[in-house]
Amino acid sequence: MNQEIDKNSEIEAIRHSTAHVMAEAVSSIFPDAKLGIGPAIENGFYYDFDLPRPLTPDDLPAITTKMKEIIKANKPFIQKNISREQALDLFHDQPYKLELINDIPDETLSIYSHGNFVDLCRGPHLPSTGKIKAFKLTTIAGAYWKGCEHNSMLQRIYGLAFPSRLELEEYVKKVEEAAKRDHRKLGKDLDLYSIYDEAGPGLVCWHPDGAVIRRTIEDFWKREHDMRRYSIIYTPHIAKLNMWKTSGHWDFYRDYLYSPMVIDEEEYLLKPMNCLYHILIYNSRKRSYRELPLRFAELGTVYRYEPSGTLHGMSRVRGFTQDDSHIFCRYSQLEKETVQVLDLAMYMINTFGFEKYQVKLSTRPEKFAGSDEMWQNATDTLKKALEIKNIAYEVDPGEGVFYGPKIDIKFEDAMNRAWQGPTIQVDFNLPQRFNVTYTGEDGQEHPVAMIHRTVLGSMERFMACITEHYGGSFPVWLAPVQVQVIPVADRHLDYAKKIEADLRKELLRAIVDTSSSTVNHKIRGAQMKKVPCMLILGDKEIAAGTVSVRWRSGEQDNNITIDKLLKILLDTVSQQTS
RNA sequence: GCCCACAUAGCUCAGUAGGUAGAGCACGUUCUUGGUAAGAACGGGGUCAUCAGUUCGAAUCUGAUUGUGGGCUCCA
Repeated sequence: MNQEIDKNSEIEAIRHSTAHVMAEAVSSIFPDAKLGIGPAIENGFYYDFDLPRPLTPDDLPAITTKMKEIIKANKPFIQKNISREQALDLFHDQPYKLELINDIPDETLSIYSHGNFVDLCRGPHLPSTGKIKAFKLTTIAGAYWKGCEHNSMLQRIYGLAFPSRLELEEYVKKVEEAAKRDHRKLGKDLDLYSIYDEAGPGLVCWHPDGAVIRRTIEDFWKREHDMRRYSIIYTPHIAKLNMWKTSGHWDFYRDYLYSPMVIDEEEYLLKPMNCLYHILIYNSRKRSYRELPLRFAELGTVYRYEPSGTLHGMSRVRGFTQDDSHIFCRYSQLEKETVQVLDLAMYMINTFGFEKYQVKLSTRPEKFAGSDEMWQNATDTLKKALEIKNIAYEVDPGEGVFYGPKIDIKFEDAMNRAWQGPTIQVDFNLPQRFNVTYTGEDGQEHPVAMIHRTVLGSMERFMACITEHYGGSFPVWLAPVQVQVIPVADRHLDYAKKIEADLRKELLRAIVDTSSSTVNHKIRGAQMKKVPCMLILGDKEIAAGTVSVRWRSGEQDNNITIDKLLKILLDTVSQQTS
């Protein structure tokens, strides 16, 4: 354990030291460079600079060369403690460093130098620059000073740094592997979806094969919700602006809303959320405590304005369909409902093969709706629910939304990248604004407890996620084409079509390759489309009345009967396995 | 939205001293009827993102716009 900590801090020192070396290299090329900060990060480091001209990728080789010289010179890193005045004097022409110094309360400040280069720094560092064994500058990017969009934009250079060349190469390979799984690339290769310049950025069109996957997920989702006594509803895409003024969305989320449209002299808004319609349905008549909890669920399509720079394939878009639900219950039922939502959430993400996840409980922020007591009770209830489900979680203090505490679940995909998954939010605000109540045993109206929750997030983002998670090799139950039927020659077409029909009768997605190419070529085509099951049918199979199977993995099951194949496939589909 | 880069055929990409576009794959036709990851020939297909400008002449140079990518910020 201690060794692990030592190793981590050593790697951190390597990365941080490399950042200093890069800062010296950049300073020597641009004597007027103003330095921002340069920390170690996962896999490497970055350093922010204010430079007289924009950097281009062509600048990186020169910086790299300079860095190699500095490393070769093997300059020792020397730490010194200096007084505040000395520091202010030392960095008098480095405005960003001065700002940092002024942010530090201590009277004694730590600096590190190697050769003539000095930086304000807590350390630790390597003994000398020569200890840096493997680094690679990767990208240049803009970054706001202190990460605040109102500050000036600095130029950031990102780099990788590892203890050895081998580890660096391994990491580079891993990044290449991730690029192969990028849902934008696979989305094109597998013909799953597209976004059109003509139509607008962030607006996704689902192609037939992508739509099959989505529909399969939706069917699964609906079945699960039916079983768990949710009521699935449908609501319109626009509603009067006034409704969003009442809810507070118009004030709080204006930046994310599209401009209102005028219909019959009345302003309407494209809906950014489904909750208000769900409240309308709840409020359509008086509700008794006897019918609670009411769980309204909808695959609801919403539209939000997202800044152009944040759009990303299918995972960050402007129109998307949430797997949304609003649960209306009594406060005494909150715990049980939360437990049930957690149960559903865990079941769904496990079904898609996600095993690792992190759970966060976000508590009251500075600005909030409701009372202290409501927050305290609801937060405790969420905690209790997590404990009942035996789910490890971290508390994220002050990170709750203004209207209530929430649970966020992030899960890791096959490449160990985290995706935002299920969220469960308690809402104190909307029930109050829309007077959402129920009649209790006492005949009095009581405020309802309202939970917003999604499990998959949005169909678009979830599709991006599973595409990358499976690397495009979707498990049989999700695969757009489950079986590619490959006749060896034209005379085997009739048999191939009969087999296709047998599979279709069982709702298996089978397609005959009727092209006149060779068997090899047909197999290659199916392999590239990542079709899980290929049937090769020729004279032998017709004579025996069987099929020969080539699985996507390359494994073979020759000469099996159609009944046996059906059983294998239908079992795989119903078990939702690969 | 901000910083930087990029934008050529459906896809992946060539095309630098500015002289009206090319490959592979895919697609179509024909030949081939093949046994587990590319059979062959021929063919169709591009106002080189859009709009201006410089020039006798622009895919190529300049500017603007749109879109995309990597970041920042943000987020389902």
